[in-house]
Amino acid sequence: MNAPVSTPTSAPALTKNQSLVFDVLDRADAPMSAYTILDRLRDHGFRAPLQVYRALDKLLEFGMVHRLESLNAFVACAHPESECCGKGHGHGHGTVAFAICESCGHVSEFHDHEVDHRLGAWAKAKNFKPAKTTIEIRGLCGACAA
Amino acid sequence: MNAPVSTPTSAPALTKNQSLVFDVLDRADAPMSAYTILDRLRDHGFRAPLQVYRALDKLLEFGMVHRLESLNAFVACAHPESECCGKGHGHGHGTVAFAICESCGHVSEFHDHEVDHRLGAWAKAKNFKPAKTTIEIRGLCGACAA
DNA sequence: TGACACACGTTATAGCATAACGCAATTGAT
DNA sequence: ATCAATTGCGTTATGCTATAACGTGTGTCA
Repeated sequence: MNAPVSTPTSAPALTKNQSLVFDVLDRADAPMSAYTILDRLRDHGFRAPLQVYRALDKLLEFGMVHRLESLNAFVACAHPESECCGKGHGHGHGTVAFAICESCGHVSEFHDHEVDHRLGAWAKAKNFKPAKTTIEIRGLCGACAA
Repeated sequence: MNAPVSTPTSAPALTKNQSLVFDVLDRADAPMSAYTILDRLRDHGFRAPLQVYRALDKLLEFGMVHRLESLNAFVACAHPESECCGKGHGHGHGTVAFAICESCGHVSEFHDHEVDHRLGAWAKAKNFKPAKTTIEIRGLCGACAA
């Protein structure tokens, strides 16, 4: 009873723990730390951080969740449709950038092809082989800056 | 005997602890965590993490050191000349990007005006007020990828 | 049916960062 | 001169983030 359960919907089938973690992130309106997720899931039988981290690892691998490095926290991917952001099947739309409001916590996810292109060009020129690129802008969102 | 000591050279005078921490980072050829720095400075009287973090806070403020968010580690700024990277006096050359080799640990610091421009344009369009931007590319440097 | 892969659960530990206290030294206004 | 404000320092304790190492159960497939 531990294997992934196939669903009628999108990409890879999630296990119970993976679904629970994803649902928590998907309902949240701000990034959550692994330990905050853990606390939200105590009622569902979660007892230890590893249960969360293991689910997060898979969700990251599937491209359904992003890690915000500057926050040590996680968000559900903002483009649930179409297998999202690149890692999943090799396609997707390149590196994703995040704008993080330090007041309300809201995160906007966006992509800029030209930025990708410039960073890629630098890498090529330097013979650097990129594996993962992080772009995070911290500041104040329109609503909070007003 | 705790105040900054003026030096004939560059920007803001550093206190003893700040100098010690900066020197360790400056001599390192890879990013260092605060605790690694602490261990390196035990012989100089450092006993607690806060001594390191407090020095790092100031060095970050002066723009002499960068924090690598994806590593929870620190590097000396690669452009020691000309007050470096933006924070110090308000000028500098915008957001700095880092290419981090996951094999040898080497970090390259660079700047791309067009990337700045594109991210700035997105922010402007969305009414987002950027405070600090992080760009980190993890991968393999030319030497290690060969 | 046995080797394998994978998800899971648990305990323990490692690694990163800050809160809260009090003291010492410098600055600068009065 | 002297007092208040500021800043750096040292110490202890604590909190948050992440992984190591072990063992169990289950489904797959040769």
